[in-house]
Amino acid sequence: MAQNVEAALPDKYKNMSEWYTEILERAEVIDIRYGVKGFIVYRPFGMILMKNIIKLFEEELEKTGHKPFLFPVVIPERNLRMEKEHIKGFEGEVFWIEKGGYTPLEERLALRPTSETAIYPIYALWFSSYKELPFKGYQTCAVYRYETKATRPLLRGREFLWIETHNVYFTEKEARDQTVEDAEIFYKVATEKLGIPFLHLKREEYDKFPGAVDTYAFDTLLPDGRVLQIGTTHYLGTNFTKVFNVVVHDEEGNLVNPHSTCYGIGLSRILASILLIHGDEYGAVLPFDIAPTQIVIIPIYKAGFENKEIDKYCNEIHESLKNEGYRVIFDNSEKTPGEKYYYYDMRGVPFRIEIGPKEVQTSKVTVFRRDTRSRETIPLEQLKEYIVKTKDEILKNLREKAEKRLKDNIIEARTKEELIEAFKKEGRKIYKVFFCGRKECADEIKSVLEGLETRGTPINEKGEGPCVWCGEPGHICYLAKAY
RNA sequence: GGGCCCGUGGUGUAGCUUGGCUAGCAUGCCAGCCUUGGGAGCUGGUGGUCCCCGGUUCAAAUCCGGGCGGGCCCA
Repeated sequence: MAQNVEAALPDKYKNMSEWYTEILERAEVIDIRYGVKGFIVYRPFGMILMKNIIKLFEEELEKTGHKPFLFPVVIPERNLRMEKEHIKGFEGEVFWIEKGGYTPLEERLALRPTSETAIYPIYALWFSSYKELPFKGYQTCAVYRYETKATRPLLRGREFLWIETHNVYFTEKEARDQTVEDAEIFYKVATEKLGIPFLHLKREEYDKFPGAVDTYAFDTLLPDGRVLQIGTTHYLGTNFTKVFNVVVHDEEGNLVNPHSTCYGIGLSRILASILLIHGDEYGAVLPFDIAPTQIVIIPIYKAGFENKEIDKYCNEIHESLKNEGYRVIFDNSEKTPGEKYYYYDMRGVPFRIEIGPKEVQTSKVTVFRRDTRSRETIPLEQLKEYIVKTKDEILKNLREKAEKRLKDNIIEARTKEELIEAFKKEGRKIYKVFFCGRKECADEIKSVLEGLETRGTPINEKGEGPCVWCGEPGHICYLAKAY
């Protein structure tokens, strides 16, 4: 057998596309061969991973008072057209159902590109008093957008999974506060539990969600230097409650339109980000909490040793870890240990326990940590403690590495010359500049600097200065190429 | 939206320019032997609508047209 540990995948920083396509297939995350552009099959491994991610977000949403519901996937055309800005933004990418069997439908039905126009007509029926507010509701579902841009598995599909919340408040302040809570939820789950850092940005006026008053977005950085929007939250004002006639009585008996928000959590993209940001040349590297398999036990048999002893020892460990509630498997199939290592490395199993004659004879275990790819031999009685402690270290390690990379890839530029110079030298990265907020400047930047887009102004940083492009007064803004 | 590349057993590919052999190779999968501390070896076996539709031809994986799907670059 080979002595060296050969990489299974290319370097993701040199060739992200190839790395990504490979891991999706080899770790059996999704199947891209369904045959309809922009639509994919989630395979069991990918779907278990997805469900674990969903659970983390749903728990956090329910903790903050959100109630689950599920609205239909179809939206009647007249509803979709109610809010003018909204339909303008989505019209070009709606899938339409025009027939039932052989009969043309009297009214076309849209596959939801997002659910505001499905939900608000019902909200109009549900609420009649300020006392019934706030109402916080969410659904986890697929939405459909006929993307004309190049589709990419999980990153840009015509069908994708997300969680959407649709909240209604009596006052503007409560509604605006919700967008802050949304960001906190995102931080708690994406960063603290999944190790995915992001920029919390307020999108420029011309980049808002169609129909929103303000749009806040969460952008993360991928290995190729592009950014990916993985979540957004919007303050909708009374734009939607007005057109859908959602009205409640206030304390004095006047009829008023309440304020609303919506929040989208891009599940498919978050799954892709976890793979892309934490993964290495041996495959996926997963945080312990979401890993479909958290621990694998691999026996190492030896001629001349009683292998039943090894099996017995492994079975005991297996039982004891299962009793702790961990997702653990004992792989005593006939494949060689090396082959199993590659297999479980690819799937991002956080811990591997190797048991051979040495371990059995000394009552020890050899534990391999997927994130650092390091081995350690410890007494068996310390195993549980080791896992409890180390699973948190793994998450911390993944998160800190990702945070460092995001930070290290932000480059400041003050003037047009500085920006162009920096871009020539650094290429695809995130550029921090002052920006006047005018679309004309953004368009010029995009065409001169190979697709660099204004991603918005950071929420946690204030600052003013002359626009990097035109010199007019501006605010802080990040520029990056996006997916 | 524009440009370039690609589609052959489960997977990765050769063959295509210049049409013609039983569609070759690797890997996977199955059985057996041997082995097991980072993808072992040997023997035997299994597996193909050559993406789809149409055209040219005595003959198409190969040439032509259209479609579908995938990748890359640019807007």
